[in-house]
Amino acid sequence: MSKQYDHQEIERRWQHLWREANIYQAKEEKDKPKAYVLDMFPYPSGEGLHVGHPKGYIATDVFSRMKRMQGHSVLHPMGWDAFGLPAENYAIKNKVHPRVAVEKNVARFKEQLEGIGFDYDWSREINTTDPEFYRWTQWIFLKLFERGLAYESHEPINWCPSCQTGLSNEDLDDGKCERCGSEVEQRPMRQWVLKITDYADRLLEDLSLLPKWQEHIKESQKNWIGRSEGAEIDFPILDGEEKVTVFTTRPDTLFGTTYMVLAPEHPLVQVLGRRIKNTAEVSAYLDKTRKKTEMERQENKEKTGCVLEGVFVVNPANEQALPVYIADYVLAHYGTGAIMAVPAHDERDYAFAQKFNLPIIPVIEPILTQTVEPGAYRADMPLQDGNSIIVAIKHWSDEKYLGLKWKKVAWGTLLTGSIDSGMTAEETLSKEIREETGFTHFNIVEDLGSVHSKFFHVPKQVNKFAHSRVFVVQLKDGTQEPVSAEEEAKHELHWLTLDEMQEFLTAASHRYLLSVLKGERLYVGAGLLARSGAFTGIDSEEAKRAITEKVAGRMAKTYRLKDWVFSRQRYWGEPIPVVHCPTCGVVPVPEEQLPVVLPEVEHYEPTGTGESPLAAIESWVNTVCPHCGVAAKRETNTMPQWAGSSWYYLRYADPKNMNDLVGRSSEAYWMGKQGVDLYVGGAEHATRHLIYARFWHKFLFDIGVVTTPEPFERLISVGLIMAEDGRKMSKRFGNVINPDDIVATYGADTLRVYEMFMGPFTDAIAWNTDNMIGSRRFLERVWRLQERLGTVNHESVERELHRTIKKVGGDILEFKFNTAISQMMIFLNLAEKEGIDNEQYARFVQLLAPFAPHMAAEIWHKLGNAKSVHVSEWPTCDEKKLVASVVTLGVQVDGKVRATIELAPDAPEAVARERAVSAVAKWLEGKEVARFLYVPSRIVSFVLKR
RNA sequence: GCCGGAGUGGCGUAAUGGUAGCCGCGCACGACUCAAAAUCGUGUCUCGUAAGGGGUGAGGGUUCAAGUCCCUCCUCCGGCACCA
Repeated sequence: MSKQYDHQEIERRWQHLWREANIYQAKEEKDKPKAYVLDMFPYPSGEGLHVGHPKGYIATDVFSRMKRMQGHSVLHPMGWDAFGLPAENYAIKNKVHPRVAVEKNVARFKEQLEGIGFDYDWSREINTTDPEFYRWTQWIFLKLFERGLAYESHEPINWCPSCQTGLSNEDLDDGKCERCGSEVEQRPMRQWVLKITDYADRLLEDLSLLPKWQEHIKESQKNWIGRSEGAEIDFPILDGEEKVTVFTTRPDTLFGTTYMVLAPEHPLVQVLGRRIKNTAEVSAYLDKTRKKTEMERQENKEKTGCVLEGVFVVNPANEQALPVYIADYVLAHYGTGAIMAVPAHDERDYAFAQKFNLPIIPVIEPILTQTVEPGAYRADMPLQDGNSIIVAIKHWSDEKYLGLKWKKVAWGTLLTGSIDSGMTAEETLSKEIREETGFTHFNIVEDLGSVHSKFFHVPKQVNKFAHSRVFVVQLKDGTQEPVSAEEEAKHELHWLTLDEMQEFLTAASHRYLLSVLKGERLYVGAGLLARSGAFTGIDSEEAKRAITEKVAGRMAKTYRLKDWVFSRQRYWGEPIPVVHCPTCGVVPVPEEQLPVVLPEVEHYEPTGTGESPLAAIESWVNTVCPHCGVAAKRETNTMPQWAGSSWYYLRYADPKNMNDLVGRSSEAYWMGKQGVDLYVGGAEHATRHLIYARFWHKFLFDIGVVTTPEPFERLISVGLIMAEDGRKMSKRFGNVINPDDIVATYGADTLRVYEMFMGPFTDAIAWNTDNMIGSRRFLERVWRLQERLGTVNHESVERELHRTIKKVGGDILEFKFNTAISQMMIFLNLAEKEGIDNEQYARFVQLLAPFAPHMAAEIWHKLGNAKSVHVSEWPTCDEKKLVASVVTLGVQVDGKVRATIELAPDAPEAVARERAVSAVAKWLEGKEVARFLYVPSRIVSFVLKR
């Protein structure tokens, strides 16, 4: 009789044995395929782990354990990301040195992780704050500097007044400091910046090399990089030497430019100083915008601005002089900080033009495509061009328009008609109104230009590209002549208000006209050019390049992504390895002098002066120039938290190498052709860590350190575990569940199985201790099965076991752990019912081993195996054994399942039909079968004649 | 506003276009027990006594057959957003 399942004893013992036997050590075995399985290494905070943290680690653990059993050489390492603000702020608050705090927190994290039974190779443990590690972080910086990719800048940057340091754009959350929530200020200061924008195109385009990344992560990165393609166009200043360059994505609308706007910070505003006549007004506006924070500018979208009196620019397309405004809806740090305003085709310019009473000149005639039936445009059919008119006929006294309801097709339209050759639009209009409506007294009150529409003309059965002149006509009175019978048969007439029209009109082009009738003169889509000189009539897409060339502009790209502000005015980070020499300027520290070790200090609180606390340590700051030998000062800024994590995964491949960041052969072995095989972590890193790491990796690729274009072949983000109350787990809410308590009470194996069984891995799901007990019960039943092992190998059990082998193996690869466990439960249910022999049990325990490694090790051992289950060979599935001798399938009559029958999986159709007919005889009685379908092992279906 | 993802029992969820609700939780009843817990068994979408009907966010469509494919719309989650 086996003992009761004592998880504490079993787990403690096996964790000890694993450590002793060193079974998880990663080895470069050339004859085996490698599997580099990586977790995003944790930031060891003072709070310790909660049950949400290990979820991703458990998943990689399950994955790596299976890979090992399947004969892979596995690298599954762990380490600590321990530089940066959180650790430093924690240290300041608790009045301990950051180094001491980090040591303590790491010890605590490691103890917690060890209790969960992970297969980490601790001999490869790394820590970003270890000088032997960060010498290479500094080395990468030197290489970046050498290539001109690290530079000093004095531009205004985000400054957090509470953390007292500059921050990168990536460190902001909604315009606030991501760490402490303080409103950030723009502050000019000396800083180090990395030229990530040089890599923007590759970072964007190489996303296509990552088919195994989740779509939403790639989308986030695309949005973050925010490339937009357009043109730069120069506008000379009237009677001046200067010119203003604008960036626009719509050079095709150049002829519609009616004014220009400069960002208030645009340098030209100062340059033009003397020529501006309304100086007082302008400086008042500049003052006002300067006081607004970035947040206020974003929140308050009401347009403000101020004209620069006496300053005009010349539109290079048509030589027209245009007024120049400054307005804060134009941002200094995007594009060129200046825009050509085309109010007819840009929402913001439109709003500004309305407010400041500026002209609106439409130069794009919309092309509208009918997408819904009836009359949806058929992309596969030839298009027939035609000229026509569309007329909105206004009632002589009511605020109503005439709608035509078509009789042969479900269309609601305004009055339309083709323009026959030799006729003008106006003549056609008169003719059509008389013929189709009978009204005789009317005036044309407005000419709304043209629209172009692609649709399928149902009555005529042709795919049309209609070019329509659009008019508004008002009837003088209701005088009406009779309409011909032929016309009468086509449609009926309805007087409708604009709101009723909204419901009534079915044609896309007519619905668009409704907004025009309501006074909206804004169109932002594509179309054909109008009022554009030689370009009139061509397609807007085509016109972009043509117009840009004509005015000697340049096709250009702009990015939302900014260069990476890389210096922090704080103590706890990697010192930036350069020296400031009075004669040589900025001199990099020679490689052989690395690492530049962070000195011990008494006071490491931030100074707030834009200098880091390092500046106060004279013995450290004062040095000699490596170049000329005169007295010089060290750089006192440190690197941001994200530095170490941008390359750490490479160090695991060769953590003890004293000569290189990573040795060539180790890099080649572990990174292989596609990099890290599997990378798992939080989705919150989509736009920071994962962009930075890809950037550094590409740089290291360029200088020959790594051989893969991308670092991570497959990326999966963990779904959060919420607290039982559905909120985020947080000390603040007092709803944190500590894994130590779960491990002590229910066992690490239960925690592991439950976290994998909760639901789909990438979904956010609330913790539920009741549900977890189901996982504990499952393990207890597996445990008790030891006592009930028989000698008979049942066919049904064997078949289910093979199914389970297949399902578990496949599901682990696809990260569908919940269904893998579900299948093991199904197998267990059957095994308990039918009975199971030793050998079947052993194979089942192997499948369980990645999920519940301690219990599996114990049972495997008790079954008499000397070698650990975790280095045993993964069971194989025999496809032939998956097939059952009979299958149950449903019998449908007219789509409804009326009975089920049992059949051999390969039963011939005649047999199936005979069996099915008798099963559903009741439903077939007196009916004739129109169609019979039989899909073996799936369905039998009768379709009755009616 | 643009882009991405998702809506299924009381709950977490499952379903290569082929018997919707597998597996688990909870609940009900039963067995064991003096009793309870634990364990085991049976049941558990919904209306209906039943036969049968309805049912996967809403409405349409394709199909012999739709949770799954297509169209329109609603709701929720995530990214970007005065980005020219």
